[in-house]
Amino acid sequence: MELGLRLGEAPEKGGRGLGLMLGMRLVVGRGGKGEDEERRVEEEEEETEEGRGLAEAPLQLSLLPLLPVPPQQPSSPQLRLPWTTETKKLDASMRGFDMNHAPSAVAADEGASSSSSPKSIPSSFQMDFSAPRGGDEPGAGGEATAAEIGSLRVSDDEENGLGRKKLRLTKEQSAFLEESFKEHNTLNPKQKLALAKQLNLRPRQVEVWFQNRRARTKLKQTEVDCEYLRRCCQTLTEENRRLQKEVAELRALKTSRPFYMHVPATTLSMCPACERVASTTAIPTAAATPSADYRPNSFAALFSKPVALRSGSRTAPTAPRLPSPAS
DNA sequence: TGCCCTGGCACCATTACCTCA
DNA sequence: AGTGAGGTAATGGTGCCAGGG
Repeated sequence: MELGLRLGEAPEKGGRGLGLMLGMRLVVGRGGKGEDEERRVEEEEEETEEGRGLAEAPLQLSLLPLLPVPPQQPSSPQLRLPWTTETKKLDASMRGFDMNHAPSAVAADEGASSSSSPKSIPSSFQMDFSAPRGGDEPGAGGEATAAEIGSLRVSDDEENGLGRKKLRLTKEQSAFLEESFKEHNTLNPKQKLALAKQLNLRPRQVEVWFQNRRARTKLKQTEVDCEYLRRCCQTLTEENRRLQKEVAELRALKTSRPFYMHVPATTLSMCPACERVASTTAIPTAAATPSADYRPNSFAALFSKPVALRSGSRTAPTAPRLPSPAS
C-alpha cells in the first residue's frame, strides 16, 4: 500500500503568488472493497486528465463547481465585459444604480490611478452618508437617484479622517463583477478602467473587489482542501487499521502453518531496493528463490514493518507542472 | 552590465462598516 | 431597541517585478 499526499504550489495565472494544489495517490496492492472504490476514484480522476502521462499525476481539486455560481447572464443585458468584442456603451439607466460618485469622479480617478500608486489615492470613496440611507440595498429599491449622485461630496468625517463609510455594491454591480471574475480573476489596467467606467465605480474599488474576491476564493479553496484531506485521512486510517488487522491474522496463520511455501500466490513480498511491498511477485518457491538466505523469517521481517503511509514528497515523483494558462 | 530608484501590482492581515437573525 | 455574528469594502504593509537613469 502506498500513499502519497502532496501539498504544493499550483501554477497560477501570471506566475505570481501561491496556489494550493493537493495531490493524492493511493495505491493498494491487494483487492478490497474500500480500496477498490478509492482506486476507482483515482482512475476517474486520471481519465479526466486526457492523457497527460498521469501515472503520478495528482488529483487536483477544483473549487469552481463548488462555488456558488451566479446566473450566467448579467442582470442587465446592456452590460458586457469590457474586454469582449461586443462591448457596448453603458445604458444611461445603468448608471442610475450607481451610488458611489459622479462620473466626473471616475475620470478624475482614472487619471490619478494611472499616474500614481494606489496607496496615494485618498482613502475610500467619497460621498455623503451623513443623511440616513433609506434602502439597505440600493439595487433593491434603494438606487441612488441622479440627485443623490449629484449630492455626492466629501463628507466632513472623511475629510477629517474620522472613520470611513462603506458602500454596498448593488446586485447588478456585484453580478457583473462576478461575471468579470469568471473571465479573468485578475485585471490588467485597461480592463480595470473599463470595468470601473462601466459600473461607475472607481478603478480602485474594482481593484479592491477583485482582491477581496480572490481572497474569498482562496479561503473557500482552503476549506475544501482541508475537508478533503480530512476525509482522506479518515479513509486511510480506517484502511490502515484494516490492514493491520489482516497482518495480525496472517501472523497468526503463519504460526499455525509452519510450511510457508504453501502460502497462496498472493503472498506479499518486498522489493529490497525500494522497500515497497508488492503483491505481484512470483510465488516464493525454493526453485524461484534458490538463494540460501531465503528464510521464512523474511516474512517476519516484512510483517514487522508497519504498513507505511509514505509521504508523496519523499517517494513519489513530482507530478509535471501544468503550463501556466497565462503564458 | 550591474546597481539603485520608482511605480505598479498582488497578496495578506486587519479594520470598520453594514446587515441580519 | 439592543446586540452579536457574519459578510465584505476598504486600508496599510510588504514583496516582487519591470523600466529608467
